[in-house]
Amino acid sequence: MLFGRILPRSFYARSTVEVARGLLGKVLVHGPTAGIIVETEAYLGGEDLAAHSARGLTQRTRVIFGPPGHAYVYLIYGMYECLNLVAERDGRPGCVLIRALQPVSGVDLMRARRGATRKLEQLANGPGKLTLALGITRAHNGADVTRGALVVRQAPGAGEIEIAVTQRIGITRSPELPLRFLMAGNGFLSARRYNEPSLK
DNA sequence: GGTAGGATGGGCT
DNA sequence: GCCCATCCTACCC
Repeated sequence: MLFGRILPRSFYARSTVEVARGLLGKVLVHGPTAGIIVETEAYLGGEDLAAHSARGLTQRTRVIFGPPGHAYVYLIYGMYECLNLVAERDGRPGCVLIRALQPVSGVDLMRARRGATRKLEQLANGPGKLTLALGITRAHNGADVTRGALVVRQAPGAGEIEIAVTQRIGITRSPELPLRFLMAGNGFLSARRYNEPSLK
């Protein structure tokens, strides 16, 4: 399955919120595995204290300040890896955390990577789960997602999507910001408890 | 249905 | 030394 065209760099060279909303319904592809992006979170520059970039440019956050359309992958809690896609123009911080996927290709491989037998809904319904399922690691940090093995593609029959907005999950700083975006009613979301649409 | 606790290591004060 | 943008299991309704 090839899906649609690869999203060009101009897609990412916009405000982080625009990119976070725009990624919903697109297809994240890594080799033979792929899933529809159903949940994202925006991490901004400036007043967003939850963003890794809020502490400034360091070795770790270098990619977030770089050109758009690249992957920022980091280790969380010593065990899991999270995938972000860099937004904003070169020199400005901003990235989008991919939080959940609806598996559409390479499901058997995804199951094998995830270990125990699991329902399709639980294969990639969390930021640490989807990197495991798709085989994405810190080795992809800085990778260009407009070419190569890890890319985001347009979905073939993409129509209008109903987007719900909530607060972000698992953060302690700037928790009030409405920066989590999800496909309303989708069955592959993380943290089901928080999925009541509060805004749009 | 729900939640409490632990695993585990890198980044930054 | 403390803090995490998490996940799973065990255990309790």
